[in-house]
Amino acid sequence: MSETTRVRRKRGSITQDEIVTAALRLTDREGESALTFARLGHELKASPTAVYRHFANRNEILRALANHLDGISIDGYVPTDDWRRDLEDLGWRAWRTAITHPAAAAISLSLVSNGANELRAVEWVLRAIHCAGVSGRDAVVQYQVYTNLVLGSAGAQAARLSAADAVESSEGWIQVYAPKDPSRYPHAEAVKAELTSVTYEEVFAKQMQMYLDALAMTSAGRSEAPA
Amino acid sequence: MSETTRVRRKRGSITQDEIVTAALRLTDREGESALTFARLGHELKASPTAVYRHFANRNEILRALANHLDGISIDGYVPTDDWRRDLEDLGWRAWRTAITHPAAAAISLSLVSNGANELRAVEWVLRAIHCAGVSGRDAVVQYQVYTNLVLGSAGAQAARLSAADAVESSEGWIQVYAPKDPSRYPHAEAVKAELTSVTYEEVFAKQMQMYLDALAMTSAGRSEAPA
DNA sequence: ACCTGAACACCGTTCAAGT
DNA sequence: ACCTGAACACCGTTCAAGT
Repeated sequence: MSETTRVRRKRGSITQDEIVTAALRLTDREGESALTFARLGHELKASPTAVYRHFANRNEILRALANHLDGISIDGYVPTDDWRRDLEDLGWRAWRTAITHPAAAAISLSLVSNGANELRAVEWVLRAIHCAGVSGRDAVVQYQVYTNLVLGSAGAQAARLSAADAVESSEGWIQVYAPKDPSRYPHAEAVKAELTSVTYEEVFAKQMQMYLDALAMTSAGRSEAPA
Repeated sequence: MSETTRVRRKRGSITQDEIVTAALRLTDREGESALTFARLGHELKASPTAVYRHFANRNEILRALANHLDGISIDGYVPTDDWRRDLEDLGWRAWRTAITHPAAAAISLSLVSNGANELRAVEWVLRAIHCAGVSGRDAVVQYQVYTNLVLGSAGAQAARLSAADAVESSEGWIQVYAPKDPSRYPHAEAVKAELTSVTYEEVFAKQMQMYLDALAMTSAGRSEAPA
């Protein structure tokens, strides 16, 4: 923490890419709440307001961050002939990105970025669905179902991890709705013991398999057999 | 807009319930960003800081709001012998609440409220899953899958509607991806025409049916036949 | 015991002024 | 053309003072 000799940054020295990279570094290190113009400016060694030359507002930064995460997810992905493997692969890529960058994913994953990487991912999902023998209107519906599933699960997991990083969980305050009467909730009670042994990753795996099974049924008889 | 004669509110005249109700009114009327202490205080005809006597912080208000929405969803629900009908019913109840109160749902639905209504909903979902012939560890996993699906879809829809209320852009359906090089995205291009004819409600319906089919398969042979 | 007003340390955003 | 500093209208939260 030495005193920094603040130099004026040359014009054109700040790019959208540099800002997004700084935003990811910031959120990875210090969580969701660290993504402010002030701290972004400090991270870039520039004035907070300089960012406004490159993004219209905070939401545009979030959308660019979403697209950046999409890029991390699909980096190195190559489509194959096996639609089932492809959809599973793409899903786990999103999951891994979400748990690697939970804070960034939590604040940006639910946004439609309209970015190039998102478009690429959309294309690949539609390709896999086409390979599964679903086309036209049904393909659009299946694309949406798949996206809901993957982004919903990965986003929820990111939110959980990000929240766990951030809060100390406020004890000492009135737990208004305590489980006062466990006998009224027999099924919840019966299953209580198993709760700790189930992981969200396992749930995601199961959810993915159920979806892929159902999709295979939808296109039953038409799906091309793997070589 | 006459000048109000501000009277000091009597002690004990503000309750958690009144605050949550005011919060819902506020977000329904003016969107997500309206949920501030200042406007909450104004809505309650009280000082903004009075709310702190009843909630530790803003997040606790959001959790109470989530529980309130849970209450709206399950109001009047009665479990039946038909697990499939029950899970479908509970899912659509959540969906309807989300589209009726999009702003409130968008900011609170992803939170675990730990409230009484949430606990009741959990119990009923577990009950239905039990009726479907799934128990123990598998029941916990299936509960999570179902919750992921319903809250993910309803929450995403709420966020879309809430954002659409706030900004002017975005037509009914999928955002137009910058079509700079359509030939590189043949599957997206091929399916473009169908986009406008598919609604998110239809996607949710499909997703629900796929899940229920898959769950029925999981418990195949063991499910009790409806009378 | 509960409600209020002033104060604090932040926010996103705007804009005239620098270089 | 791009970066900066000051200013504006807000935030959530704290706390001593009222009743």
